[in-house]
Amino acid sequence: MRRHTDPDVLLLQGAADPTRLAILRQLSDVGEVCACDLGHPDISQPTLSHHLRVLREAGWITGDRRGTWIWYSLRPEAVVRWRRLSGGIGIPGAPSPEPDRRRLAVVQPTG
Amino acid sequence: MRRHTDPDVLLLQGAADPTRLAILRQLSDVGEVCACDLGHPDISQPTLSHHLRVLREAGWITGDRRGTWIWYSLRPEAVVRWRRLSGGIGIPGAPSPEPDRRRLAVVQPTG
DNA sequence: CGTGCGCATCGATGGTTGTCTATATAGCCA
DNA sequence: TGGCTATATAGACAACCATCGATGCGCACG
Repeated sequence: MRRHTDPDVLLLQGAADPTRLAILRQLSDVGEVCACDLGHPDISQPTLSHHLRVLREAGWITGDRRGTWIWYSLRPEAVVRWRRLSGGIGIPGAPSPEPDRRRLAVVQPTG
Repeated sequence: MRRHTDPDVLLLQGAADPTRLAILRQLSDVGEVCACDLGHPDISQPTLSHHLRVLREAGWITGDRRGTWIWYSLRPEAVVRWRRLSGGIGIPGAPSPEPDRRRLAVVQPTG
């Protein structure tokens, strides 16, 4: 169990850090963020670069170099996997909203 | 950043391990599982107990002792937090399917 | 060219984690 | 009480991780 090659576990480990979770949330909000805007007074530049590498190797993000700066964004493939993974954990009585090939019809409560 | 008191990060760290993710998935499927049924030939009993403790301290699960055995189940508060957390990460254009108070009916595809 | 800036990489380091064996605790049964 | 089973705890150890300072690399602008 030492070598974690499971993509789901990799994804979770990528998000399981306060700095990286903040980065993911910022990317979710803005869509595309320059690495220069991800800086934080509490962490050094190499540390930020390290976290970006972890997120990249976990499949979470991609970086797009434009001249001097690098713009990071979430990978749609990772988001799809994330939705499926997160939807697979929950209370059995309350089915998860998994977007599969079936269609979902919304029914108002009876009372 | 060394002490992670953020409940979201705690939740993610709890799930970010292959053994623990398997436990969470089993609890999601079955609803309530005896610790004796969570055993796996690859891991020793103390290791399993350790993972259960991590999940408990992360808020994921609770254990209910019934005589000799202890039955574990997911905590609804953790699931609520998990849904909110996982729904907060994604592509801005594609809103997350957050389950509300309405009920969901599954409809088979027409073709 | 060279200088400056943004970002990545290297190497080191202290804290954290997953795992084990050994032992303790808790409940059942005779 | 004593033995048996299920689970937790203690202690130890190797692997891993987050962090930093120093350094390298790529790109823009003189």
